[in-house]
Amino acid sequence: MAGKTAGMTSADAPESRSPAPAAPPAAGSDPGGPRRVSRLVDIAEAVGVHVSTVSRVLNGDPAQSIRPEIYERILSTAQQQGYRPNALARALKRRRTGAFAFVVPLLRNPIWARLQRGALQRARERGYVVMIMEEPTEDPKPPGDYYYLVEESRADGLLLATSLRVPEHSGGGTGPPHVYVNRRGPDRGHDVIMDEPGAIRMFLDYAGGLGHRSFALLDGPAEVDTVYRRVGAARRACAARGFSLAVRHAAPTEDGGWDATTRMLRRGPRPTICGVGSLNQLFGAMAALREAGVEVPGEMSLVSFDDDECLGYLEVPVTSVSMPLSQLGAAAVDALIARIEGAPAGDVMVREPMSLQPRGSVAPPASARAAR
Amino acid sequence: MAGKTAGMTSADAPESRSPAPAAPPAAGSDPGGPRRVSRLVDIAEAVGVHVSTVSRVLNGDPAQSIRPEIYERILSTAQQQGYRPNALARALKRRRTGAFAFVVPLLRNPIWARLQRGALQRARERGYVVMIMEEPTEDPKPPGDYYYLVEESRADGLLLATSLRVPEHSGGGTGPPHVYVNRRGPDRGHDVIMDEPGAIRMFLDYAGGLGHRSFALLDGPAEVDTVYRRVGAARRACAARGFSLAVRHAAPTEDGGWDATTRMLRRGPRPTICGVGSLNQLFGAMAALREAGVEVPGEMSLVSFDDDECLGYLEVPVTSVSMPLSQLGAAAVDALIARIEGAPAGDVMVREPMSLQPRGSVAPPASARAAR
DNA sequence: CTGTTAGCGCTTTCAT
DNA sequence: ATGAAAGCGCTAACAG
Repeated sequence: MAGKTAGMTSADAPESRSPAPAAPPAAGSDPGGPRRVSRLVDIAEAVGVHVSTVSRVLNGDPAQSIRPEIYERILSTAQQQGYRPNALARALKRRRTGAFAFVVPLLRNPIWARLQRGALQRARERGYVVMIMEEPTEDPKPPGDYYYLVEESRADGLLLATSLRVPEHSGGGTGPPHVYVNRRGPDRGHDVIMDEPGAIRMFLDYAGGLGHRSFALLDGPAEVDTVYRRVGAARRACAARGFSLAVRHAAPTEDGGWDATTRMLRRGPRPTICGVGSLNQLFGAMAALREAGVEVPGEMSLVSFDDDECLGYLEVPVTSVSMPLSQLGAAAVDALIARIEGAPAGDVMVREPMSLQPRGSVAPPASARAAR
Repeated sequence: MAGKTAGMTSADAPESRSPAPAAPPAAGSDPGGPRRVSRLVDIAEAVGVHVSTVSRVLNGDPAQSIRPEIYERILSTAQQQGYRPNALARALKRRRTGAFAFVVPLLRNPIWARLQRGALQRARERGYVVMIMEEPTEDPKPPGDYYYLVEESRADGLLLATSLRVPEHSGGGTGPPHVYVNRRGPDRGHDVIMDEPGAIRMFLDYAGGLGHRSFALLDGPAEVDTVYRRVGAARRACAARGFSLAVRHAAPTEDGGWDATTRMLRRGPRPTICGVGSLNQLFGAMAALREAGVEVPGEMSLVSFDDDECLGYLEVPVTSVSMPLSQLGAAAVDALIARIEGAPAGDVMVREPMSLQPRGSVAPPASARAAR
């Protein structure tokens, strides 16, 4: 393989950790084969009891008391031998792995990291581990394509953040325990989502209060459920308030944002404020406005529906709606565990905490300023 | 839990997927218990052969040929029953799980996503799955804290991107199969890293060619190995070329970048060009320069050592050094598999493809422009 | 209180 | 060419 070199020369790594002279004796690969880990039977043998006794003690079986002396000996022997329960054997017997798989789309958007964090943390609290599986390509596979993870006993349940609103994603039947995270799946009662309509209302109320009446919403593809809900909510809310709304769907990338914004500026009456669905699109949108000589927020206000620390450091700091992402991740884990424990299906909506972060990218529209 | 609501009202989700009327009969939770997955013995029974025969056929055992008729029957029955091998039982028997754990730090930096992607893909090609484990806190735990994943048979090996250059991370002994990714670990012969000195040289050559002689390097904490290597290489290379160099370490965040830049502007002779170690710091640095009224690139040129699509869309597009991140991830997987297969230990350096992406944030220094 | 027994689902000699 | 048997390491009745 080109570009890879085994064995660096000292010129490559001259800032070595220690003054180590030529080849130290203890260097090189593992000594004498893989040191086998201690098993239950090893402890049993050492202590002179049966393995089931050891199992009971180590699992804190509350049934009856064990002779304290034995109890102590088992515990200390286990400790001393560095005993680790074999998760495979245990899972095989118990018929549960204690693991979830979290399937996330192949996107640069930082919201996934925050979502993951919330899920990881809650799972740990509840005694599960989460293995994150990233989609191998940009275009998500249907939910059923991940059922194998449970069917092969690699996980007890699925956290799916990849479902799309397309026909190919709808088959599949009931499937193993799963919830959809930040998306609504094809089957009912498994959705854990945030209050997108609420976010839209927060945006409209804030901007409306400043005098804006002509809105744009630049967002991802309509097949993405969050986008679909934001757009639907915006359409209804704008209609109800008598605001005009232009919706533009584009790829969730810098380039997509640039393109859509450029096209928007060429057409029809220019809105006074634009909501942007993703951080990457936002960068593109700002570049397009700059290039077109449209001042932000003077001629066009901007609001991001992704919150990120970097927004506060941009030339024009960008106002955003901050969503409860880690709470969503945690709620998804809770919902999945409930499903596994046999609770009836039911959708979950995480509403709080949600807030609008005013920064510098929103100003009253020119008309409102002139009227003063 | 506040902010969470089970059972959305139709007002919450009025844009329902289908015109579905009131409660369809097939809705709700799983019907009649978890449909048990087909096992080897189910197939054996159906076909009328022994399970070992089925196992051999399904594993494509090359030993002898099986009677074609049986062979076909087994295959089709397996297919029809939707047979899935139980990964637990298989792993227990084979003494290998076919899984790796990739431990990544809790950072917003997009490089981890790209690294992951490379590793995920290569692992898949080589028949492994990768479970990503994110550190629960900002401050990484020592490598030994993750050995349990192998000791408990949850994974066959570890990809560690969390080692720091601090005494607490050095203990541990040999440990299970593992490699350090984008970091050098405390134990020799397990490092898979990129050519940071090469990146530094690329930066210095480019800037030096434009006439810069006074450099700054703004980077993360010195305990991070990549930072340590970049700084060391920069010191040596600048000394060799007679360039001046000011190094500033700061938290790898927007705020860290802002702070360090602000302090740099207050002190001593101002460098004409600054390299920045992470994207987040870069945002902070640009904000600080803007606030101080220092023009980029007029009064200060800027180069990022993180490459990201958004750099091309900033007000001043930022020149960057693009590193082979996904190649690094793939190489780490290869190295880990080699280790597991008993290959001797040895460090790996991924050198290509590496390139400098010229955008708008570098110009010749004022002195060079005046001299013309 | 603790030992015996019987597997979880699969692979893998060893016979036949 | 296929079946029998023996476990991987652990848990969970059920006996004693």
